[in-house]
Amino acid sequence: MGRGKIEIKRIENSSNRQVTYSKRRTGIMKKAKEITVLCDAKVSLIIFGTSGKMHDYISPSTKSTGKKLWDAKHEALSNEIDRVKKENDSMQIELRHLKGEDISNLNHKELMALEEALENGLVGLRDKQSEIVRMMRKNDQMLEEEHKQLQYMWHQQELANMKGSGVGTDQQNHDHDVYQRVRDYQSQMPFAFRVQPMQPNLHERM
Amino acid sequence: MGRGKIEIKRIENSSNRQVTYSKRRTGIMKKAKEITVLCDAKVSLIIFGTSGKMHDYISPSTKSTGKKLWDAKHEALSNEIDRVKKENDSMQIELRHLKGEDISNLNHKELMALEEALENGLVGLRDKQSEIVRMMRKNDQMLEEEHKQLQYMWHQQELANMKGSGVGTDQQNHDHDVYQRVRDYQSQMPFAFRVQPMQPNLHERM
DNA sequence: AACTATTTATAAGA
DNA sequence: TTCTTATAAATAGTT
Repeated sequence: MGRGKIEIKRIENSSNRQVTYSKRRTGIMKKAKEITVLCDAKVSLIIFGTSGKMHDYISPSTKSTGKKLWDAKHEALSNEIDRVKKENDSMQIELRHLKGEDISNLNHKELMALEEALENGLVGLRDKQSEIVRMMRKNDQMLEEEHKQLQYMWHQQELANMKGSGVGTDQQNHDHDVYQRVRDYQSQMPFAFRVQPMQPNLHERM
Repeated sequence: MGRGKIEIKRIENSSNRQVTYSKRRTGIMKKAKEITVLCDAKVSLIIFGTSGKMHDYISPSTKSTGKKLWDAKHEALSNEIDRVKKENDSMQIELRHLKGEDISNLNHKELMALEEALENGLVGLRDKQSEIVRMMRKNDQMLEEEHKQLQYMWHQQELANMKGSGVGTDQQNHDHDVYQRVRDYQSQMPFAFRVQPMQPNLHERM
């Protein structure tokens, strides 16, 4: 469609080729836009010329599906990788420092900060450890208390058994009686002294 | 380009729209192929009609760069992000632990390991610090030694000045003589005792 | 970058 | 859908 008909084959003259490229690219872009408007179509069009420069048209409704988005996503992903890697590196350095490695090149200020961090860490750790010890001790005390209660209950039961006959006291009823008595005993005690598990799974956490 | 001019806006008649879509799609595809041949361009064209059916044209040279490769790249990037992020997370956790944070959920074994790490860190740090102190002390000693030397040289010079006349002893020559003498003195000392900076920039690093 | 003669695409009709 | 055809649009070669 021009002054003369052309064969569809590579245009050897480079500047002619460049001109034709530019014209036809514009034409295709225009057509792509038109078909999206006229026909509700979704279009994703990307053209690379010989120069390597990219031109594209992505119809609005395609933006979320299209290649362009992939491209953007790629870039975003790359950026994120870079960011995370940097973060990674600095954390790695910090970790190594905290572990006492690679500290030869630190200056005085940095060494002081490091020392403080380590000491804080140890303080936190010691706190935690002594808290655990405290809890264990409390737990022990309570277990001991419970043990005493049970011993007492048991003793009472023994006495009762010696006096009473065998009627109606099979093993199950016996057990039931003992546990019931423990509960009764406990319910009479002030709340603060009742046996309660302090921490649901203290032992697992040790 | 047809029997009549049309406005570029959505074709409301659905079958007209369908017909136009089909014709124009063919047209765009043709143009896309032509520009790749005529101008050595790389084209990636994807069109979705209202029916949801997809049509595409990917120029031969783009095929290897095309969708599949992008897909692969995408996956590779995603995987790397996942990997790096995981690394990141675990380092972050480790860091927080070393700083004494979030240690409530650690079990006994983990706490022990943490304690060891912190103590190792402190040991390394103390070593470094005492090494620095040692170096400073050494440096001090050497400076003191040098100071004494200079005092001695100076004293000698003073004596010489008192005896000698003013002839040929302007200030510059005087200075030159003193420094020369210090160098002579030093060159006679065993190497190990010469004044040398122990570490190029010890003070900067403090 | 404009122009314009021609080719090409396509809207409407069959 | 496909073919036809009048006309709009694109563009090859030119300035």
